[in-house]
Amino acid sequence: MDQATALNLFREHLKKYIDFNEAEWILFSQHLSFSGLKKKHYFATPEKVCDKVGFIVDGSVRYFHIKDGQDITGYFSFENEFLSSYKSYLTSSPGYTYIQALEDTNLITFTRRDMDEMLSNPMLAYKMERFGRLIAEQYLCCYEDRVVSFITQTPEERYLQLLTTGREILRRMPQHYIANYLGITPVSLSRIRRRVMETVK
Amino acid sequence: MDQATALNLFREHLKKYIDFNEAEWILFSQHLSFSGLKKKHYFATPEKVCDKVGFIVDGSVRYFHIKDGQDITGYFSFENEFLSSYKSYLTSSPGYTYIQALEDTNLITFTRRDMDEMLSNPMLAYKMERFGRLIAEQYLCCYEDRVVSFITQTPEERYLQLLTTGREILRRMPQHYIANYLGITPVSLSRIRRRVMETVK
DNA sequence: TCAGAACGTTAACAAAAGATAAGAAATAGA
DNA sequence: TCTATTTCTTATCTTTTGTTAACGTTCTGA
Repeated sequence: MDQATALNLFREHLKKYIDFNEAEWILFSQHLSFSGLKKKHYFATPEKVCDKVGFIVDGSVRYFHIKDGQDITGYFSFENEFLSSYKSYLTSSPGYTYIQALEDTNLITFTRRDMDEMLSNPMLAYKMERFGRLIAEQYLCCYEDRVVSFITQTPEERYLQLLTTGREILRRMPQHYIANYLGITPVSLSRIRRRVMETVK
Repeated sequence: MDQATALNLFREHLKKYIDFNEAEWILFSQHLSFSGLKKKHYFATPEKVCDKVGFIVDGSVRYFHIKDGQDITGYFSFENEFLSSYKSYLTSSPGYTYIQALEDTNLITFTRRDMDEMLSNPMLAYKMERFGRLIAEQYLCCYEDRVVSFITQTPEERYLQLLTTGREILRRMPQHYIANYLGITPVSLSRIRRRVMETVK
């Protein structure tokens, strides 16, 4: 995957949100970087502020936290999705999230500084505000669903829902990561799976 | 509380996000409505699309869901906070959230249609995009914290954290609502409280 | 003011989840 | 290919939560 291809993929994806004209795209793309992240390397760690947002051209990452020495997976991102320790990025304060490549991953990134510059540039400001709004709103919807599921559903129900809506996660992620994502331990998920299997029989 | 006072409070609050000049404020405020919501009345119900966003000038509301005939509280909003069944508003699709006034509440509201008109009005578009972005980003941060707490903390730990960060909720909300908010049953919260009390002794 | 509703605690029991450990199977990497 | 690691399951035991019901208290609305 070369940089030009990656940029084209990114530009294509952005059409869902924003329609840049040529002049705008040139300005915008000057602030973009193309970078690779080797498997098991980190996009963000809690020690420092996450000062950038990435777009996954190719590959996948997981978000996790460390609690009492234990690694707890909270989320995943795949191709054609953005990634960031979002709160850390927005507030410019250290987060509590590790973001790690699960395979060799190619990214388009821009820093908070880039974004601030674009937001201050009259040629881009309007579209970047809109871009930021639409991205934030989209993630807000995901988060809303997730919070509601923790409040109204049992772990088993969350797993059953994942079976219908989470194909990508189920297909590509090891089960103990999925367990954490559902808010339970791997052992517990294994039991739930057996219960579900026996019910289906 | 009269309309002029409410509008001034709202304008004051908005300064945290946006600085409107006089002309802009006149245009913007034309799209605002002032309304009262009597205790126990609904701001939103799942049967229909939530087509508006409100700002609480005075009062409080709770968000809840109904599952198997049971009412499960998911969130609260107080004075100087926005309220909406956000995903329903953003996607113009029916939600699964009831929003109910816990006391007589005064609101400033604007509809999705109002917002769309403002976003299409060149005189306001830029500031409204920015406004929408900043609001969405702020709520995103809250949601991120909430999701992380469900994944990394036990119910007891979530309660202990609420003791330090959730004064307003603890002071004003009945305990069975708080229990749902923490993802557990009222009976379980009562037990946790006893455990915590005995540990402190 | 007064009856009914809402609220918080407790008890008893069932169901589920956490912790730990062991073992089998799959996978990765040298 | 072969070994070490990761992954998943299962078992056992402990802890926690859910469920239901009862009881006293506090609120609330007519």
